[in-house]
Amino acid sequence: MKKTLHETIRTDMEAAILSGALAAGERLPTEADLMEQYGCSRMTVNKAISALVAASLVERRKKAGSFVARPKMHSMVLDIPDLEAEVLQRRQRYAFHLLSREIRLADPQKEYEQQLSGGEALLVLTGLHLADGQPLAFEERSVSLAAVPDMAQQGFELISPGAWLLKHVPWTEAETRIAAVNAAPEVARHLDQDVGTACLYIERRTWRGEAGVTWVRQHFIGKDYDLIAHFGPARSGGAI
Amino acid sequence: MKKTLHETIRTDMEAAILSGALAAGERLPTEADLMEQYGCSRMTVNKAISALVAASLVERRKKAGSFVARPKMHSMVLDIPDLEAEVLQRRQRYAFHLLSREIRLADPQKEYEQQLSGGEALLVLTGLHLADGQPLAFEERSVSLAAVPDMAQQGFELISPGAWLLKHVPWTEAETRIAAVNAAPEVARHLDQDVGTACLYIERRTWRGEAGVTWVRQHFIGKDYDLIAHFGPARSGGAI
DNA sequence: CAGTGGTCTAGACCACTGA
DNA sequence: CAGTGGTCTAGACCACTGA
Repeated sequence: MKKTLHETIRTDMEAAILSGALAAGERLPTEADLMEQYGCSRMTVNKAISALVAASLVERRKKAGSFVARPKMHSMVLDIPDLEAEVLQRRQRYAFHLLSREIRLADPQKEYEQQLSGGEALLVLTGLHLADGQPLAFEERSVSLAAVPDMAQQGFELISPGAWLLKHVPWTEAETRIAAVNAAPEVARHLDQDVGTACLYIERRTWRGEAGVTWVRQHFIGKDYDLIAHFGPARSGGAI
Repeated sequence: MKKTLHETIRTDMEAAILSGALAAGERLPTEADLMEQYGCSRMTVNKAISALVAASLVERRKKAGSFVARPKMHSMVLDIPDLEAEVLQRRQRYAFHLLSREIRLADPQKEYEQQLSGGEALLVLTGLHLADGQPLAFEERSVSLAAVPDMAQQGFELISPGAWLLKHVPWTEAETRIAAVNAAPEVARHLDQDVGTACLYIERRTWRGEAGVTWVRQHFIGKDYDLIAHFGPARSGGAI
């Protein structure tokens, strides 16, 4: 793998920072210094340092110079694994089992349904994600038919609603809430667990521009499922 | 707020993509087109489009051109709130209560302790995070004294171990596992909850370069705490 | 007020790859 | 094989801000 010049400069500086040779708060060489050191133009140096700024490893101050940033763990990158892929990776069979399906207007009592529907009908589904026939997660989902009219025709025998949406709808924004709850009787029954079993509860809303697309609640059996988040320079691609 | 030229081009393209005027898979104007359209040099266009590539909104293919990327929800940005700040925001008093403190060698039976210690002693702590005097989370932490020798002198009456580490140690990498568990008897007792109460379980390992810094397990009372993750163009700064 | 980074130009040569 | 993006140069003017 041949490295470009700005990558070389970038990784050299990165290595110096991660090894501690350049400690947090210390000043990097100026762009002029690096131009001379690498025998290149200023644009090339600038590109290298800009990448480090984008990665929050460096902060720049005019007149003063560029400095090693102190890492701030304000956020981490949360992997959102594809459920089917993850089950297959465990060498188990994956299946989605549709439990109920309904097309109806938004409940005026429920604020989130009003927001999602945009005045049109909702497709309301419940179902189970199965691994080797055993329940892994119970899912309750509402889909805006205003945003996704095609979804009314789907059967979801071969593909889960989530996977279908992923494939067919270009969303732009999503928000996920993660919590731990004791399984309520209905949830416990669907998951074939005792009432009160700890479940990882994931609630996600998805938008396309201003319009809501879908709103989903999932209960995962706590002992069978967890989430992983990372922080660090070994990040896996543009996490937006 | 005056926009620079490359920011103008970037936001123009971004708006076209998010509004749907440029749908997923469609081709953007070539760099030559944009040079003419904005009357600028190619470097400026390139910088604008490169930013969109970094944000995963655009993919480039040589000879073919630049295309609107289909969003892939492989990862989201998980907010890691500062516990003390969050408690204060609820208008409650925050406190950390140290339950135990021990300096000892790594247990040869426990792989993670071996990895963390680097052969040196560990500082092993347990404690409670309190909101208005009520337990919010039970924490078990091991700290590598090889990486953080100063920590042995701390009392943690005024500041929690996590906050102290955040302030004094420049780590570079972290990994967090998030799960739901039923409270074991010891955890339930510390949290003043019934045995079996659903807890959000967070386990985090932190490194500085190759050396482990700390390893922490936290049990949060499920009904009192949750986590939020985001995906979308309205991202909050360089999430690495 | 001088040194720093921020931005931009008008070129250049190149590698890749789809038509 | 021609059009695309990838990279780089050698300059330029500017805004900001710490000494």
